[in-house]
Amino acid sequence: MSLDAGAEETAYRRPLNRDRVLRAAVELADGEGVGALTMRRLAQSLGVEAMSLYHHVANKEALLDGVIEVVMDEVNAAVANPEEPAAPDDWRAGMRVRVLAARAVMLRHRWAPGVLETRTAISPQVIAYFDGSLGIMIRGGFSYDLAHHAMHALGSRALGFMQELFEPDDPTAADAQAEEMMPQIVESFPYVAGMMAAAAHGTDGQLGWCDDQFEFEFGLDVILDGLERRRIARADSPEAPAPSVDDS
Amino acid sequence: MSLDAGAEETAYRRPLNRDRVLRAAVELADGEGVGALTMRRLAQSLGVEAMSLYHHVANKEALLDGVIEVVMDEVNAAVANPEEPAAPDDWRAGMRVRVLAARAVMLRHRWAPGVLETRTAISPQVIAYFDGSLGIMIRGGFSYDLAHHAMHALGSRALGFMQELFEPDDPTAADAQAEEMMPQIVESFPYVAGMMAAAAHGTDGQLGWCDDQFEFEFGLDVILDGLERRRIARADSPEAPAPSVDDS
DNA sequence: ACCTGAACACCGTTCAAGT
DNA sequence: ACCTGAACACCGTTCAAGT
Repeated sequence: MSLDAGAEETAYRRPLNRDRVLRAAVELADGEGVGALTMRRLAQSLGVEAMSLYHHVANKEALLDGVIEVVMDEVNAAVANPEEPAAPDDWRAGMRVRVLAARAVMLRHRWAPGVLETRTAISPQVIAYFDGSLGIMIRGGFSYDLAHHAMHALGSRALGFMQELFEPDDPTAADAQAEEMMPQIVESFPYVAGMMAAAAHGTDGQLGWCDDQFEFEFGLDVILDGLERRRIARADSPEAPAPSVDDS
Repeated sequence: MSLDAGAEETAYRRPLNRDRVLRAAVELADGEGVGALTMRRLAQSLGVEAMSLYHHVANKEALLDGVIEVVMDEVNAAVANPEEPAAPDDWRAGMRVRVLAARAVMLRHRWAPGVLETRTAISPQVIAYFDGSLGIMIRGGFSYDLAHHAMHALGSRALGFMQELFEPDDPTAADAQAEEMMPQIVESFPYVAGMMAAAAHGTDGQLGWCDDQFEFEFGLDVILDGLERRRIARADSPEAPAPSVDDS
């Protein structure tokens, strides 16, 4: 009602900056999904016009680069102090806790992997993360060449996620679809039918039997084992410590 | 000029159907990228109005489901007759040729993996592909349980692709970016710097040293090896043939 | 320096209307 | 049964204008 009323909406408001924009963007994506992360809706959540955002990020792509920066900062903080640190020469245990710590962050921002995979430029935060992973392997007796291949072999798993094919957004709808397809599966796809029958023991018999965390760790261990065999086979790092091949 | 002139544009034109729509969509994505695959532009390429498409596909999502069907038909045709068939009990060789055949198709449709990963429902074509993969493993001595885990461990690699983090659309721009970051990398990220230095031998010293095909096969073999060890370790399939552990 | 309103060139999609 | 035109509710972004 007074002159101050209008001022409260502008002068009293904290000024916008890149950091506030990015934090609001992460919050919006966490709360309402990446689909809701539009310039207009983000501006709205900040009580500002869409065009104001362009003073702090160059465009939508730069905004997405920025939210990945925020998430990767979180990942790097999480892996800096693992709950159970591994022995310095036990590269497998070191990689395992590192990857699973990164995974925990990604599970808090389930939209992040999808955005990360659309990034076209590599950020310092991601390089920092990779540097830590490489360090674990090099100190564990890898050649730089093998460590390089190892990072490719791990792929996005190195960052704690795996793009699952056909991740149903509605599990019950997916179950219904599986139910509907069952006759065709039994008739035409014997191995899939057999696998589903075998997997149904102890579960409710529906398709949604996969334990994502178990499958992630299984795949991770398969790769780490395969890499360990190659590390030993090559032995192109003379000062490498004696390998400890006990499965954890 | 005559009455027939107008007729040529409508009556003489082959009628639209789902198949023609999907084929045109694949062609458009191949030629101009998925970004160009909009209802309006697809209609234009068919000489028709955008709204006409809705008589043959329910909506954009159904269109994307459809183009994946087309691509997966191609994959299934490619893996049906591999160039060098493996011995029936050599599951590793069988999976290897299968995956690499699928990969050849994906390389012809580089946009397909990205679309595939956004699908929410699983199609019969994909089930058919997985059934073939499972068959190779089951006949090779896998339990259904292990075969299930194996498919998860392979992930999208089972279909011949791997979502690389930071796939530069413009390699020379990526090199320029790497060049620019080099001082910071050398100062702050010793292992990345070491890896780049080691990798620069024999190459032009730029970042773009990765041989995608080599890295794909390396990662694939790492996983297949790790799976073979688990197949032997479990040995929960009594009639399993004697394992052949020679590295190919 | 920072923010705004109107406008532009795109999307996917609905609806009533044509043949 | 199949196709169309106009319209609606969204996008990201440009530009000239405000303070």
